[in-house]
Amino acid sequence: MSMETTLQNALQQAFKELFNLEVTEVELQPTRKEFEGSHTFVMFSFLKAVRKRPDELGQMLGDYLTQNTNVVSGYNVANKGFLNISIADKVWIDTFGNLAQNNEYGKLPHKNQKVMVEYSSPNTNKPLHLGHLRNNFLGYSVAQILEAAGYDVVKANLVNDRGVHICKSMLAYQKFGEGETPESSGIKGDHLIGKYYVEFDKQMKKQVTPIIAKIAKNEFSLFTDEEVTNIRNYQNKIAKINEEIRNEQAKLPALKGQLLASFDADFQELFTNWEASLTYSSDFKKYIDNQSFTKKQQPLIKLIRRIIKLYNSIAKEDGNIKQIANNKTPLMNEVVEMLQKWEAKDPETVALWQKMNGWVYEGFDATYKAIGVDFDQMYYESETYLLGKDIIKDGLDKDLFYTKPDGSVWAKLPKEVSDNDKILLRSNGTSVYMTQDLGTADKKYEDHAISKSIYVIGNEQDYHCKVLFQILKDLDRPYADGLYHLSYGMVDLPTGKMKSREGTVIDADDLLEEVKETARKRTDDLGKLDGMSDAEKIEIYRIIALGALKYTLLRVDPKKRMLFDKESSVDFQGDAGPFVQMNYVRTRSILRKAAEMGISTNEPWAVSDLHVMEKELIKLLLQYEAVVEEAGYEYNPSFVAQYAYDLARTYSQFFAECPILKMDDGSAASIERRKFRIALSTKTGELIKKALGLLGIEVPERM
RNA sequence: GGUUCCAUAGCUCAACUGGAUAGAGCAACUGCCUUCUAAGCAGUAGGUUGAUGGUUCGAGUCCAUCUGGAAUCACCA
Repeated sequence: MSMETTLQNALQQAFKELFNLEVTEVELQPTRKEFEGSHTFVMFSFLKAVRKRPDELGQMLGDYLTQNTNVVSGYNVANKGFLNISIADKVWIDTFGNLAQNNEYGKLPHKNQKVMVEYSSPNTNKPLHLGHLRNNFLGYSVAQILEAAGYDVVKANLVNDRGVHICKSMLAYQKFGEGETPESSGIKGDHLIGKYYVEFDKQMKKQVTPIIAKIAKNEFSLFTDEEVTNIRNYQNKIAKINEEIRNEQAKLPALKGQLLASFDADFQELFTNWEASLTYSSDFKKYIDNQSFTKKQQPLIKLIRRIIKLYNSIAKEDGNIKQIANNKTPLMNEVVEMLQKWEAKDPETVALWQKMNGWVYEGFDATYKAIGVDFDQMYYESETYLLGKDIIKDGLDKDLFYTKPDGSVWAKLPKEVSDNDKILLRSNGTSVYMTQDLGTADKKYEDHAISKSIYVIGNEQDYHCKVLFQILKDLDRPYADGLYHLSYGMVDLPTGKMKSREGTVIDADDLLEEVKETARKRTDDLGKLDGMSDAEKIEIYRIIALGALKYTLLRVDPKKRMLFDKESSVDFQGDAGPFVQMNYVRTRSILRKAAEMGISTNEPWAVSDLHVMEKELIKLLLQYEAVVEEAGYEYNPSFVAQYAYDLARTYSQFFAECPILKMDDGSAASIERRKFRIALSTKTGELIKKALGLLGIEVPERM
């Protein structure tokens, strides 16, 4: 029985014997550092029931624990309600003794449940970027954690290898590629395809300009009636916004005259530039966001913000119009044609598609290998996009779906989920993304009989997943209750959101190379790898670089959006991957040195008291399984990252304060202490390695 | 406009689900390498948890309103 359950049971017993009170749940929390003790029982909620003052109840419970258990060595009552309990050193030592011999520690009992983690799920029209890295690291880590928590895990990847976006790259390649290949160009396959995707966008922009000009002149001959109404709607919105802008701008001169002088020179310059052009200015906006202002200055700031926001809204509406115009370009027509050919299995189109996808897969495989993630099951949308049509019939039979007069099929959705029903079959009989996902969900279950299915998808698809899960639930799918959307936040850059069109995307391959280079420089500066072969060194740079990168992306709560600054985010110091790795390396170094000195590293010890840092270490070591369980339950690797860091930091303090090998002063006690500390180091190293392993981070033997 | 999420130290993030004096790292400043790896250790400084009310023994956490930010709401994928 663990210390914790011993205490909990004893406390329940105490309430029963002393007050005849049945207490169902006793929660203990770690004692804060500034107080004596390790476990704290919060008594507030029980004070009324037993009609005691905190110090009285504390004393009664404390005495009871001391007398009726053999683990408690003392207690104190603090801040009128906190009972801090101290555990005897001997108990800590014995518990660690058991732990040290348990090689299975950290592997939780088998749960006999199969769970699928779908992650990565890339498009085959451009290379992986920073956002994908967060996804991949998260998915892989969650899979490792669930496995440690006792599940059977299937790692799945659903590749989006068909559709309009793929045809864009294909068409551009066909037109401008001149037979270029990854071999002939020396460009990695996925990057080569990405190049043509960008090229398509460029060419289409050229074609769309005259169409936009026509719209501006109210020439609508190209468009259907419906499109014209939509465009008119957008134009009306823009007109309204413009009017608002005029209203707001009218207030500008007065405020400016009153307040501008109170701002610093930088601001005044930016303001003047902005006022002269009066458009959306991301520079100015960023400056304002990062600056603090006095209460007096706020009115002007608020007005500026308002105007900038309005310009931003115009840009959005403009984008909508552009979207419609895009579809009228000759290039887009060709794309649609190509997609139809592909769906009709036209040999030439399919051959091109296969060739280009092949290049992308080679590229992806290289990246996956480089970042250390893998999959047990690949799904391809080209094979799954027709799935889900059987479900339509099922839904119609169950009266969950209905058909509109034009032939389109819709799913009814409850008000809590969505105000609108969801279309599943277009009036022309083709299916949409949702239909396909429904079918794929069935397929996953048929293939693997999974009881849980985790979708690692960005939070911009919250709505999509909510609707998907609701429909599956309504359809009474047996796996419906096990569906979970692991919704993670976007990765922001200091310059704002990543946008491929503005060239602000951080490419995964490039980033990895840069981090490796940083790792190389730092490592070489420290000079600890002198005398190793180049191959050995490169391997260590790789491990450190990936450790740094994965740790920065995983230490943050997945649900939250996070900021990634290339210059400063990938830390090597402090709360960072390499710091944790370094402490593993220290434990290994201790063992190596011990062997050199001819000291056996695997012997029983006899110590009877503990140094503070020894006790802190043992406390942490005992928490590992609970952390795995919790991280698995919440699908949250950041708990593991936090734990790994705590363990490393505690070891680092222990390492600085407590001599290990130098312990020996010839006395028997010192030799026992040395054996004990070596065992502590060994176990700590083991658990650091395991914890980092759950994050997909490797450890070097030296660094 | 509707819905959902977010706001904590100069910066990046925590806070065991309502508990004690809100904690780490980075950046700044002070010490510590002739002894087990200094990518380190010890210390100083840094906070009206966006604002205002409320709920109670107790609120960063729950509720209401406001301010600011993000995502989403397609016969796109």
